[in-house]
Amino acid sequence: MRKSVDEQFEIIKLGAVEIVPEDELKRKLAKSERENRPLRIKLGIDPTAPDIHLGFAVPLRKMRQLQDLGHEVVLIVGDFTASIGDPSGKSETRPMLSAEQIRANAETFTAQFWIILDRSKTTLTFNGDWLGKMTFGDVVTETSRVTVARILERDDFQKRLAEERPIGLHELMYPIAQALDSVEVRADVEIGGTDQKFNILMGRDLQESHGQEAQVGLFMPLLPGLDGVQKMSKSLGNYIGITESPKDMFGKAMSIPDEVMPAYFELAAGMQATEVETIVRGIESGQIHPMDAKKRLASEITRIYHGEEAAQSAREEFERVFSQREIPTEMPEVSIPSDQFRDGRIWIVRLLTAAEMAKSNGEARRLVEQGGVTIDGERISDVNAEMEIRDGQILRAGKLRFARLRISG
RNA sequence: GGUGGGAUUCCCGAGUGGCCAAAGGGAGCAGACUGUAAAUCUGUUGCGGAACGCUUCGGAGGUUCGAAUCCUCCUCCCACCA
Repeated sequence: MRKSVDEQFEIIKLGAVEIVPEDELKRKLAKSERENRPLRIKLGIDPTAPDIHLGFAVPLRKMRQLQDLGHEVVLIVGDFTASIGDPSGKSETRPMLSAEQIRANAETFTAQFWIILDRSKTTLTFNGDWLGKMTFGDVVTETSRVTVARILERDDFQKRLAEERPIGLHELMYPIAQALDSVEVRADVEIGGTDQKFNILMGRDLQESHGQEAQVGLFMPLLPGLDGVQKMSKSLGNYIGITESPKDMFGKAMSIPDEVMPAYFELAAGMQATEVETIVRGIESGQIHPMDAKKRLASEITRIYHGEEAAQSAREEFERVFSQREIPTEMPEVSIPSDQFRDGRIWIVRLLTAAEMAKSNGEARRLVEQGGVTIDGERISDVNAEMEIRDGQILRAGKLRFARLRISG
């Protein structure tokens, strides 16, 4: 049975930072119920990198909630806008991606949507379909609706101006392009991270000047990246991809700083605020060990994307390798060509580069000198060591990199 | 179009003829410690089987015994004026 307007509103509001404006959303919900017409919920994503990460999963999961409430989800893959590059939070112009790159990314992307969203209730669109067909005249008409001062209000642009960094003219077009998407799909609500505020509000302006009802902006919090400081983003590489292996997902989650745990519990694990509160208090009072809390968090995240069993074994594996300092159950095998050997021995530095554990001899030397290299648990500290290797021995560099050695050729 | 400022290693940024493979910070990597791939502390971060050598400071030339540093041209960026 359909939920009441107030119930829906409360569900939608859950976890959101801001709804602009709230009463308009209520009105839209009421109208939707009256007319028995689902709201059109828009979410855009630019395929600038091949993976969807936990940060983007936040608005996606919100989309899913709306879907479950019976609303219509319109996903816009920004194949066109990706070529501009969203200036949001960027202090630099983004390199424009090639068409092939974008297409390739879009493909892996769309496949990943259905991990979270219900495919049967989703409209998938590509904004190149309309933005790419506009004539220069169309563009001039649209840009005439917006003033330069209005665009330059954006804090990213302000900051760049203040820092005397370049701003490409095309970048000023980005908010307009995104806003035109809203016009095109006649969005009732657009979901985005708080960094999308400007773009989404621009959508409201343009819709109105096109004689449409303005969309409501639904802003979700940004998930901090693995560094705990910057937002999780593809370009910063501080992310957990939703298709990563259980082991990596768990491990990466364990590597976040303690301070951002609450944010992860709420945003990445989808835990209720009150429940998070209980954990935070438990940690503060010393009743819950921070590490246990983090293991729980990592398990929960892994479970969402890989299921209970995988989460459990990822946890066991983690404890085996890091808490008990044992070797992992699985590790890559590397084959070392036998022509690398001289008199049955191989120089340790060569072994490391051959196993691709170091990019250069210098790096390999450093690893050895710093005591990070072991073979079958035995530390190798002599840079000049000539090793006699047996098939199946385990080479380890640092805490994380393991390989089983195979001699080939 | 005019005037002035700028481009340095993964990023930021110091360096204005040799003491510069280039300070400092960030980030990464390693070690110690532990509570985890948290935090903290220490070390380390161009390439080469490395005593020594080789390639790097937007690009191309040039001056000099010697250039990131000086000169010429070029490319790109910023500010102000128009």
